[in-house]
Amino acid sequence: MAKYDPARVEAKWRDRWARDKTDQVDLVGARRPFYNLMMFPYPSAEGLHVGNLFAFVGSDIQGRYHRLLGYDVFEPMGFDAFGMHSENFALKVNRHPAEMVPKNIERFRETQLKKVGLMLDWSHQVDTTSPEYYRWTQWMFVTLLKNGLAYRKTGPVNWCPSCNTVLAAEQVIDGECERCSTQVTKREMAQWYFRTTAYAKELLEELDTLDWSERTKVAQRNWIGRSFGAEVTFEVVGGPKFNIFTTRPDTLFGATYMVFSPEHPLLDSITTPERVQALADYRQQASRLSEVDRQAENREKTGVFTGALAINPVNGEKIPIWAADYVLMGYGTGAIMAVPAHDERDHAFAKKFNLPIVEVVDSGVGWDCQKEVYPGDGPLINSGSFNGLTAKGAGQEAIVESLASQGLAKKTVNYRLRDWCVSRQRYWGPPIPVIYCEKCGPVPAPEKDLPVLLPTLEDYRPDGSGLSPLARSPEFLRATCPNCGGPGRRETDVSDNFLCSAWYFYRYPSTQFADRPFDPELTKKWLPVDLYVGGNEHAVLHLLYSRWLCRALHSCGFLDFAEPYKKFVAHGMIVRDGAKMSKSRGNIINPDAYISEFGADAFRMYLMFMGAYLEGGDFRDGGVKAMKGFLDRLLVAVLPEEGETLGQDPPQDAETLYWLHSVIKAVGADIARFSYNTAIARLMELVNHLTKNKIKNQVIAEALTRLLAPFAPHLAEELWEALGHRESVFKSSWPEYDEAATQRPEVEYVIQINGKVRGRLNLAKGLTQEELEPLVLADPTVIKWLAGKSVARKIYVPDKLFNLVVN
RNA sequence: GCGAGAGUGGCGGAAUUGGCAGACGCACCGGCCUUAGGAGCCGGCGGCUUAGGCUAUGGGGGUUCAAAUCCCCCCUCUCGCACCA
Repeated sequence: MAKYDPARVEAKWRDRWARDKTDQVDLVGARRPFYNLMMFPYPSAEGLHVGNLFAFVGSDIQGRYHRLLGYDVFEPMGFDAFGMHSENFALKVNRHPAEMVPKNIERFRETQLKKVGLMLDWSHQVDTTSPEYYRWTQWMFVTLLKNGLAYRKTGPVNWCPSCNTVLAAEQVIDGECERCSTQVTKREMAQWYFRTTAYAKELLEELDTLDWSERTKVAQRNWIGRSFGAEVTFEVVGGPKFNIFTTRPDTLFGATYMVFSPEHPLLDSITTPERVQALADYRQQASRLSEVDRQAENREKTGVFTGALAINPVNGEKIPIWAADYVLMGYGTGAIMAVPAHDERDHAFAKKFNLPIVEVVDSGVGWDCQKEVYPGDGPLINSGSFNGLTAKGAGQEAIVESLASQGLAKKTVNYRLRDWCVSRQRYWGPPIPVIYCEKCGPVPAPEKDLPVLLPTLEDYRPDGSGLSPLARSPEFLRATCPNCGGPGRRETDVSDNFLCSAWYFYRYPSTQFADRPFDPELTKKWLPVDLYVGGNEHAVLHLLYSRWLCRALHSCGFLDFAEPYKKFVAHGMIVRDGAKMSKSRGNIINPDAYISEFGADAFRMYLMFMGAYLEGGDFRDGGVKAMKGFLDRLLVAVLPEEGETLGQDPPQDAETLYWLHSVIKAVGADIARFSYNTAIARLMELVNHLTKNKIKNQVIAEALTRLLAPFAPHLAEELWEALGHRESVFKSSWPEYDEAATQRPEVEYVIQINGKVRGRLNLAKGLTQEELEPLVLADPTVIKWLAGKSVARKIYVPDKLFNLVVN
């Protein structure tokens, strides 16, 4: 067997694994459970993307490695098949998603996923579009609603005119739809929301305790966005009191005007009659702007005076109230005090509308506040009795304390996070299980009536009316109120696809239970997830939503933990020849072609070798072939020739022992830190050493086979069998190493003169400075370099180097 | 603008703690074998060089016996947030 035929070998082991249920785990009887989760794909018609495979293989290596370490590894897979990705494609090819999705799932599983050699337990597959699954997605909604964590609200929402639906804040990227990159517009609509903000504090603070990729945590921190400050109460002259939020209460004496967001409800009652028309015009103008235009960089400030005045609580001054769209209704209280001397945006506004600018923080360098902003720190000036105190420090404390004693201020923390808008005016999703009754209002569908089945609509096209296509089905609409039995009407929106994916990992261990979303016992045993591997693009989408849902279910008493993933690892992105892959560039990698030509093992190994897993890699065309060449060499290096028998005794010579044990140690350590490229490099070094020195031995062959197994499972099985084993290599164990043997008996001591390498000495390990020094000084090159000089200092690093400092 | 990460040969990328820069691989060059090579095997491979060395990890300073690694300044790229008060 000089070379092997991957097609034959891989098919053989695929069948064997299926026959022997090698990839399944006894969920109930497992003693050392390890839940190895990878982000499930949506079954697109294009087929599995190489990016999916990169993610899966990197995760599978962990699963297989832990299996060899003796864990009972549960590695499930499913399909995130509801949502616009599936629906839009069905629309494009003019078919029905209910017809396309099962076919795509079948193809994903049978012709792609099963050929990659992933250790997946297909007896626990999840399909989010099956009624058995979305019944519980709807149960989540009902449960949240009953516990006050879901609510309906009318307000401005993000609308994607191309997808014809509203979007959550997280799904608007730079003012564009996350899915189709169309500019998002504002629309006033009644929608269902989940109270993500209820856990903003916990979601932020618990991040510190999580073993997650740092960049994922940073993205969540930015998104949740905490800022410290104070809420200060102002009063409209002859009108009501209102609160503003500021992070700079120390600059209160510098507030020369107030700004309300155009959507602020108080504007209606305080605007003076002669300004009403101007305000109405401005509001009209502001609402027409798209999200992109409104957020455009350095946009010219706009605004309108309301005619009303407010009283500054610290000095009693009457200052004008303006409405301007640079103040957002969704953040803080929707109203601010403007301090143009010390805030860039207020400064720009004040300059444009000729509003007074009063400096209250001494810059100390003669800053001209009429011309420029001074945002920094310093002693307070023009601030009455607070003069001289440090702004941001003592000044801030004193002003807030003083106002607080009169009930006019309190310290506040504000979050940028918004509640999650979950309504979608589309067809391909789980219907929101709510019935509207004229008498009782919105009533959750009774649990016994779940699932509210998604009807098969011939015409499921979204129409942009703001209503889901389900609204066009009279049979679906009709319902009776679960409360009073009177006539009712069904909610016709479906829920955001991210709700389906926010809980799928609770379902995997419990797919056999029809009467509960997840079994308490199995959940206790298997969750939280031990290791979750996925793409960082979900940092503030899926990962945030699922953390929130976990916390919500925890507080409702359904889970005894509040964080769903013990460890999350964000893998990198693959590019090809240094460029992003895209259909328009025509540089998409087709995994199937490589797998059928070189085998899944070679493809897996090349994907893992081409770069650091956590950073991503650059796919080069020749790489897979080269990796197949390595596997051929490995096979020759490991297996006996025709008629040859392998030595059964462990190798004796120190050099071979060193190679074997140091590679075992390094490969394990590398896998543990997701450094697959260096682990594979180690395997190559070992094979090179064996080939070069013509070393063949049963002990080495078995060790190398097991080290290879997480990366190239089919070939490892084939070798393991050829080495005389009947059971799967994955029922064996990870090879052990002897720490003493990982050190060479001889080491190379580097001799430096003034920090420059001038020689090397191969000598016994562990020499003391006294032992080494005469040998160093006797070295001919050293003698040459020391001629006519004197040694000022000697530095000895044990087993490594001897540095002579000479003048 | 704020935050995070990165910048190393022709290329992808290595380098647990400050201690031999360039592991491993690709490409390339030379040799062997061959009717042939898009096969296999062996060897070479940062740059300069007067062959002793010198120089080299984005640029410039610094700390140190010793810096890809630590500190300061600057440049470039990627990602996240961004009119968030």
